[in-house]
Amino acid sequence: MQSLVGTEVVRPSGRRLDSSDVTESNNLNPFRKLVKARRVLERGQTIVGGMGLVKHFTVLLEGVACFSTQHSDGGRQIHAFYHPGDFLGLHDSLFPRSAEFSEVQASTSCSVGTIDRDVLEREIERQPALGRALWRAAMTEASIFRQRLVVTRRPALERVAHLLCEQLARLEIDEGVIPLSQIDIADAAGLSVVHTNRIFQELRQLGLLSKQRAVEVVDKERLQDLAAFDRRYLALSESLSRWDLRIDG
Amino acid sequence: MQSLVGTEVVRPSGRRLDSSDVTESNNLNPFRKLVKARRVLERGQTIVGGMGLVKHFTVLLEGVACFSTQHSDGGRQIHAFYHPGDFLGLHDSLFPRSAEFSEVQASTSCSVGTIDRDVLEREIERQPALGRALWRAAMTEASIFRQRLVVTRRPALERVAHLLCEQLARLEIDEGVIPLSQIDIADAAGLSVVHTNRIFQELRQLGLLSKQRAVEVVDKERLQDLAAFDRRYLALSESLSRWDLRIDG
DNA sequence: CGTGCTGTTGAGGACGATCAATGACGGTGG
DNA sequence: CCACCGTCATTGATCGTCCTCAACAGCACG
Repeated sequence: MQSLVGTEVVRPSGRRLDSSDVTESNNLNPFRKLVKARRVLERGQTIVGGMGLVKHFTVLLEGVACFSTQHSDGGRQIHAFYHPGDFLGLHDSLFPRSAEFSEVQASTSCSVGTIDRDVLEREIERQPALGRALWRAAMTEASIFRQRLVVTRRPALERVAHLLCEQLARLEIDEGVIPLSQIDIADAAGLSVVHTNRIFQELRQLGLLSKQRAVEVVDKERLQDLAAFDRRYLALSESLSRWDLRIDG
Repeated sequence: MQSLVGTEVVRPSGRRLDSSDVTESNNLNPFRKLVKARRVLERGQTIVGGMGLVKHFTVLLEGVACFSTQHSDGGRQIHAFYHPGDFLGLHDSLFPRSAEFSEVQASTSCSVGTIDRDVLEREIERQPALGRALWRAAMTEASIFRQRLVVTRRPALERVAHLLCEQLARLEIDEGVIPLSQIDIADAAGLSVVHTNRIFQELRQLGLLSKQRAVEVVDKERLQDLAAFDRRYLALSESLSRWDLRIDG
């Protein structure tokens, strides 16, 4: 894979990895040539803040980012994680809402690219499939939201397990290190960091995670059983995308 | 308002109301002439079950319906309530996923109409604005999901208050009876019925709800304060009026 | 008048939050 | 190379919200 940026990317575990470590999603390819500016951000930095219509879209090239809103009590709620190839803040770009303070921030060091809105629109006109891909991405996001609603009712152990399964699925790996901190997992699962930690110990005791400091899945099968994970909600049928819609706003 | 069906609709409170009691949403109009069959259903009945691509869409004409999934433990999770003018199961129609068992069921007695899929698609071809309106509706649904994710982290009192605010907004009323049972509210808020009941008593004590058996809001302002409710996420007024929805055929 | 659904009340218990402190690890600067 | 520092992980103790079980009351309808 061709390196998109020259900078190293650092995992939260502290080990370094260069861009060749990151699996580039196929869906990134159609957009890559449209990417204009590139930026590198450190963990914690805001990538897309505020909301509303913007004149460009942002695509994640390397690393992991998260879509979060700040609670009034200071807590952070993570709605979804993004991986290379994902559009960042797509949902809000298409459908601005200014309820709470929401933002996309870097969970690991990441590099992002931007695509001008009008460039993208022109390209979509030439290649309707691009537009479909965008819509599909937005709806996948919605599907993830809804799934989280279901999972949130379940006890913490299954909740965390499900979250990990989702990450495995989206990273397209069968086992190995998930480049997230327990803090991120906690904020995404809606649990305190302390309790999340105890859940992790339980998962390790069950032989589903390694004893390493990093979040490392060793037994994907049993993890999925525990979480009652059904990856189908991530893969949306293309059926209805036949209603090509222009991104007009 | 012209009555669409001849049958009476019964509120859960037991009081009868005919269709003239129900405010028909404006957004129903563009689709109305496409409606073919009409059905009347009682509380608890399944309106749209299972999932996948169907050959027709269902529109709610009267009453309140809810979009729910069944939990393995028997519990029910309500994702959203539908009101007259809403498409039922739109999200799943457009993007079939077969994770858990999801369905749309009647929360009160309702009447629904159906629109043939190919009729709708033809009409959309003639009036692209209709298609945009549909997408918009699907995204509003997604926005409601996401908002619920945020609200779910808050304590039960605010959670229930927020839910009530949302219903007021969607019913487009400033106060009065919300045609839902405490059971429905509980399943939507993710709380036990018992605890929900105690929350209701608290809300009544605070003077936000009436002491009636029915769910009746008396002080919308303070309720919204308590819930930190910001209706913008519903994208109500703008959403559909922003596109020209008129059909001149 | 029963029958059924919804709402109400009480008691006990579990899950997870919070507070507080310590340990582990890598990065940084002397 | 070592000492310091920040972030993340871990542990113990306590507390509160909310769940569960169980029973009963109110209301609508047959």
